[in-house]
Amino acid sequence: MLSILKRGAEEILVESELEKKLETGKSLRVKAGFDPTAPDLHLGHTVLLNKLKQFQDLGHEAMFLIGDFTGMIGDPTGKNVTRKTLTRDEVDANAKSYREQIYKILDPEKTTIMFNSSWMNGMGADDLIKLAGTHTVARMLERDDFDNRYKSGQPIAIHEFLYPLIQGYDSVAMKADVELGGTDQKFNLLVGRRLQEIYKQSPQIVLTMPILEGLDGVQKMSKSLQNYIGINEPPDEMFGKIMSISDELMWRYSELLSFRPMSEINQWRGSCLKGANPRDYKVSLAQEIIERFHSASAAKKALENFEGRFRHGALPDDLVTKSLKAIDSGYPIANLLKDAGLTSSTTEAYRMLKQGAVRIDGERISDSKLKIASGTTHIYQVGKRRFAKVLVE
RNA sequence: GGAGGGGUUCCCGAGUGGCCAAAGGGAUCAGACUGUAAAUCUGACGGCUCCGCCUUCGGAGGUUCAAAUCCUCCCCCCUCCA
Repeated sequence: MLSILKRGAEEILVESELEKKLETGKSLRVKAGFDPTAPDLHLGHTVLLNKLKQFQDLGHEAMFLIGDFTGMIGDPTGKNVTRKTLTRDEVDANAKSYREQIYKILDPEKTTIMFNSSWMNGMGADDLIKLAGTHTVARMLERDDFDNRYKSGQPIAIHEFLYPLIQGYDSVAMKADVELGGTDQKFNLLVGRRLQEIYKQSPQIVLTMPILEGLDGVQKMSKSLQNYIGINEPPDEMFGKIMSISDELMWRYSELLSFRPMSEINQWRGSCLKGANPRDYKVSLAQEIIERFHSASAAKKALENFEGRFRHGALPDDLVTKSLKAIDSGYPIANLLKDAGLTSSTTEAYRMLKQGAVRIDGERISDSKLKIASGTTHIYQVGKRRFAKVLVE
């Protein structure tokens, strides 16, 4: 049982305490907090959700906390110090969107969604000052990113110090037995532990999960870095992106994202060492993930499309036709590429043409002066992944 | 409140009157090679009605034939002192 919970985990503080809590046989209250602003989940977020699910499957209570109050501060971990305050309506809309997404992994019956505004809004200034009094500035500066920012001359606003305190207080209010978080949350999670002690509760177990690397394999998966796989992305996109990750990264993804037992994954690994093509296992992983967020048939279809397109050079056949109105003597190719959304500017379109990245119906073209006659429909391609079927009216 | 340093194209970071759309690195994109992998090599990397033109260097004015570079005011950040 413990081995399932330990899978992929970076650190468990304190493991022996977790064992003890598990031995009581009671259903544990497991907390995982999320920002109210990012309702577009990607696979990086699911690392934590998967862990939450494991607890859930073992009969524990999953508490999904939406930090709508802390959202006003903005986690100092990020670059943006200032963050726009969300309205109640926006928070509700985001919560709804969360619900739709997380239930692809979590069991709705066994999940409680909470908002920290529900206790924070009722906290008076006196209580807040008392809370602030539990920690010193020196202690706050122990936190890596505060320390880095302080040393490198980056600004730190005072209210940012409140973030860890409030997040920690959430654990008190929720009476959490366990809190899950990314490794970058370790400090905040430990504050929760300490606060629970101060508020005379049994301190929560802190379980940190690694931050999933993005497609580049180096930086963390995040929307702003454009290296993510969103859980609402179309199957073909997901497939392509998973196939594009490095072999090294694939094992990490398998451990953190697959629900297959570790023994099976280790077996895969073994056979790759003996010469099997990692590509084939990558396909299996991609299939599993697409099944989870779409369906088995969608996964199969994505594989077929992929094989067709990249092994046999076929063009996608399921493109929606866009129509563009021709300007008298025909549509200049550069404008067409831009207007069809294949390039972000005509300048880029010219570049792509020059670099031999543009194909029409599979035929490479480089004439940047080309005009497309009206009344024709072609499939336009830029690079390996960008396609559009366009009718010029 | 005082003294000093700084805000440059997606990011870091050169550039201190013309040769600057702005060095170099990173990221990204494309081509080659492949397993649409990684690594590597090559090239591109503000925009447009694209062999020419237009708009950028915190903001607003000004000096000059000419400014990212000089002057004035403003905004923001950092360091030290109090």
